[in-house]
Amino acid sequence: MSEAIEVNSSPATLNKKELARQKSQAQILDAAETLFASHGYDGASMNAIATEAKVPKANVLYYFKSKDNLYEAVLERILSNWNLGLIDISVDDDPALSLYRYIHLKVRLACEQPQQSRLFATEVIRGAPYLADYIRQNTRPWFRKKVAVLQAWIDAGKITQVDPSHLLFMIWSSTQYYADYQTEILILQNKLEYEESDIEAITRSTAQLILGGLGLKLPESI
Amino acid sequence: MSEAIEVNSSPATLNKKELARQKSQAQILDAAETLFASHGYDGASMNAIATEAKVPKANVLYYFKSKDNLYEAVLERILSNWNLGLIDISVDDDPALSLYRYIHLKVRLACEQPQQSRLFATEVIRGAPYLADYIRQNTRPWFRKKVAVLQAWIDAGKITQVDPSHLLFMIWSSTQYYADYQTEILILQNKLEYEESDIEAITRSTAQLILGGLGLKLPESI
DNA sequence: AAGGGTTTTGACCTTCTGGTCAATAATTTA
DNA sequence: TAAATTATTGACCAGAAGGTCAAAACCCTT
Repeated sequence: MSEAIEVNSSPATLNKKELARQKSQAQILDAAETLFASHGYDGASMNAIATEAKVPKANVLYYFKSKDNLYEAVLERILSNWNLGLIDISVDDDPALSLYRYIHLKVRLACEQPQQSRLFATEVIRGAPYLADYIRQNTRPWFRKKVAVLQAWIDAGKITQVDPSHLLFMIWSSTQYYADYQTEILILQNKLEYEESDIEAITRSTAQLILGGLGLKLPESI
Repeated sequence: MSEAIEVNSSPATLNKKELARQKSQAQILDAAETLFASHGYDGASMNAIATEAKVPKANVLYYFKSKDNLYEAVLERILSNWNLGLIDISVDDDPALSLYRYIHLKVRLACEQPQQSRLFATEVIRGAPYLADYIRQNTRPWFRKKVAVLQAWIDAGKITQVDPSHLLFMIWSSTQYYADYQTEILILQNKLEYEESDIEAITRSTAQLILGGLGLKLPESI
C-alpha cells in the first residue's frame, strides 16, 4: 500500500484551513466508506460519493488524487480503527476468559460497524488487490503468534487438541458473518435491525459453542 | 431427410439451433459467473463478459436481454445447483452423523466452487437486491424447519441446549468463510491453493469444534 | 429449392465514468 | 494592506458503460 493522504495532527495549527480540511476529508471518507461498502469499488461512483459527502466532485479529487487513492485511504482508516480496539491473547491468560472477550469484541464490532466489515469482505473477495501486502506483512505475523499461543494452551492441556488455525478462522468467520450476511440473517429472523440484546445473545451462543468445543465452560463472571 | 427421427427423438430436440443456443448460453453464463464473482456486479462489464465467453457483446444481449437479466440468470443457476446437493436433517436422524455430513458437504462446496459462494456473498453484502425475495420465500421456510429439528434434538436431550439459529449461522459461516476469504486464508497459511487434504482437515476441525460444543463426538464411521 | 424464422454481428447511440483545468474565492503570511 | 498560498468549483474531456438496430448469415421447414 502506498502512502496515505497525510493527516496533519499537530493540534497547534488549528486555523480555519486545517479545520476545513479535516472536516471535508472526514465527510468524504465517511461517504466513501458507506458507498464502497454498499456498492463495491466499481459500483460507487465519485459523483455519488461527492453528493453523499455534500461537496463538489472536483473537491473530492482535490483532497484524494484519484479513486484508487481514496479507496486506499478508506481501507487504512478501517484497519487503524480495528487495530485500536484489538484485544490480544497471550500464553499466561485464562483461555476461557480471553477467548470470550475476544469473541465479544468481534461480535460487537460486526454488529455496530457492519459497513467496515463488509468493505473488508468485498476487498478480500476480489482477491485483496490492495490488502494482500498488508495481510502478508501485518496480519500474518500476528496470526502466527496467536497460533503459537493456542498451541501452547493445547500443549499445556488447557484446551482440547484442535488445529489452532482453524480455530481462529472459526472465531473470525462466526463473528464477521453477522456483519457480512446481516441482510440474510435479518430476513430469516424477520427482524429489522440488530438490538443491543442481540449482541449479547450472539456472543453467548457463539462463545458457548466454541468454548464447548475446546472443553471449556462459559466464564461466570462477565 | 431425417424429419421423422428428430421430432420425437428425445426430451431435448437436438437440432443444431438448440445445441448452439445451449452452448452459447452456457459459455456466457460461465463467463458471467466468473466475472461477477471476481469483479462484482458493476465491476464486470458486458464487454469483458462477452470477451471471456468468446462471443460478440451483442450476442450476449441477444440471449439475455439486459445485464440485470444476465445477473439474475447466473444467480438462479447457482441456487439450483446448490439445492441439488442439499442434505436435509430431520428429527429422527442421528445428530452427530447428519451434522457432520452437512458440514462436510458445505466445506467441499466452499472449496470446490468458491466462485459461487463469493458471488452469493457479494449479492447479500449489497443488501440482496435480487435475492431478498428468494430468501424470504424459500430459505426462510427451510431455515425454520431446520431450527425446529434442532430444537427437537435439544428437547430430546440429544444435544446441548443452544440457540438453534445461531448454531445454523455458525455452520454456514465457518464453512462459507473458506470460500469468501480464501485469499486471506491462503496468504496466512502461505499456500497457493486448497488441496484435497485441506477439505478433510477443515471438515474435521470445524465439525470437531461444533459437535464438541453440542456435547457430541466426531462420528467414527466416516 | 424456396421461403420463413432464428442467430450473429459490426456499427452506432446515449449516458455516465474518472479525471483535468483554469478561473475564482478564501485564508494565511509578510 | 499586499502578496502568496491554499481551497473551491463549474466547465470540460476522452473513453467506457449498457443497450439498440438493421443487415447478413444461418438453419429448418415445406
